[in-house]
Amino acid sequence: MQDLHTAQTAQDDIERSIVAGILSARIKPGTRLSENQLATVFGVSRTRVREAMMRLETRAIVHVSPRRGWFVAEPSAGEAMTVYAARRVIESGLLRSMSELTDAGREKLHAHLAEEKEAIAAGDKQRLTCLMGDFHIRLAELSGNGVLIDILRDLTARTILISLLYQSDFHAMQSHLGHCTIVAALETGDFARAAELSIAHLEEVEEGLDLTSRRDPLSDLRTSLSLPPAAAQSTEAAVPSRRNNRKRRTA
Amino acid sequence: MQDLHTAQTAQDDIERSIVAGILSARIKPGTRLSENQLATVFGVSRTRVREAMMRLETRAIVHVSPRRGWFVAEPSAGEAMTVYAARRVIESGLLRSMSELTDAGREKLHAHLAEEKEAIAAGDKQRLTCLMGDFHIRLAELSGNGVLIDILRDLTARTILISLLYQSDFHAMQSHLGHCTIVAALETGDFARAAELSIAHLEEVEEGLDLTSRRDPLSDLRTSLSLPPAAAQSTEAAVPSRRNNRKRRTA
DNA sequence: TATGTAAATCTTGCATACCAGACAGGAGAG
DNA sequence: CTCTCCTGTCTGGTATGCAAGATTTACATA
Repeated sequence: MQDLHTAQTAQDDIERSIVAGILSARIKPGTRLSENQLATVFGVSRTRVREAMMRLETRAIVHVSPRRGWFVAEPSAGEAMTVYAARRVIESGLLRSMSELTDAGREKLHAHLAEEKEAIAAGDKQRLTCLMGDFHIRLAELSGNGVLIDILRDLTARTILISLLYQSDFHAMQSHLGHCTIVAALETGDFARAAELSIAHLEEVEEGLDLTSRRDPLSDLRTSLSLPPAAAQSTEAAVPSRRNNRKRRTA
Repeated sequence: MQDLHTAQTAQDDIERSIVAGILSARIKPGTRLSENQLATVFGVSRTRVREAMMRLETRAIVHVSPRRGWFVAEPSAGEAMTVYAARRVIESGLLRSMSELTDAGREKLHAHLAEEKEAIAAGDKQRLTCLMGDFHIRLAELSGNGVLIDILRDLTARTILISLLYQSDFHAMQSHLGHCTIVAALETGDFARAAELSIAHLEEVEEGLDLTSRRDPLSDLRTSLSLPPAAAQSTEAAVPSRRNNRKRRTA
């Protein structure tokens, strides 16, 4: 919540800021989104914050626990699988439906792959999370279909939340290679193959998740205190207020 | 707006009622949705109506004209094409991704086709519009993927609005046959073929639209007065207040 | 020391009040 | 008779206020 009050907050900047924050992996799943705080930060009344939250809720990006607060979604394992399945359906359908790869499209894809490579070299994990999701938005943009782009953007946001929750180890290079093969198939004009590759890629990514074990609800606290799984320690630095120590309920 | 105040209006019944009204073709595109009227009808304050409208707006089912009012969406020709393209992508991807047709699924599809046949025999055009859209939701339900179901439900709602706007003549039997061939392909286990058929079917339906000529903005008034294209008459029954006579702006 | 209870403090939920823009209809001028 | 402008009335836009619920903390007690 620190650095998203940069813009001058026109109409629905609240909504966009939060989505942007999630897409860039700055906002973690389960983050509390206080109406009052957001209202203060964006210089509007709670009413408009509320409206933004409602809209985000219909996009399954945020959820409300009655009288408790708004929280960034924490997709369950079941939801995670559903989202990945949906993405496989849509992305493969998208690629298969393509009839040509324009020069501009090729250009953008290559530029993106270059960025990925760069981030891998730099080892910037947060940036990578963001880029790995962005790739699929780039694919959607190839179609030029605004409806599909919107849908995939939301699914990507949810995917990022899922990654942050369940991704034990981050096979960045593996994902990157997957993207490369998809682009390669597109360049040869073999869209059916690109579709198949995208399915395989998404399955691969999904398999990289640890959907069996529910995440430790206290893990963020533990990491804040910088201790691996147990034992106690004193200094807390990353916890600004006592409020963050709250146990979160998944219900 | 007459018969959607049946339910006892729990939390988001406003939203559901409107969507249901659209899915059943009772609510026409461009219908004005007054905050005050809805608030009265549902026995709540404008605040909650407003929230429902916001949610519907993010689903592209409703749109607001600043300081003028909320209206059921009237998709442009461009949007219409985009929506159909998106549906082709998603539905074909969905069918292609299937690995089996369960008995329960087969059962439901057949039941639906029977309903279609029945409605055709009865010549119930409104019911047909509803059923033609529902078929595709049934297909989505085969996947059991809640995310896809939601997406396709919204797209179907938009499709119905499009149909009401642009469908010059209603080739119900043609659509029905299309549905039958898709089901037949599914029954043989040839999901790739079903996918291709769904694309063809949707293209066929889209071609049945008249997307070139913008709909006459006065046509709803004319039909309300039950006169084909011109000349005047006196009694108006379906127009409760002068407000409804307003010319609507597409912007 | 551990535990149960109660009060305090936060949170959202909802309604209301007020503001400003847009349209319609009528009055007046040409 | 026609055109223009003005005003009344409706619309949504926004903020605020109050109420209800949940959680936490403090405190008393075993």
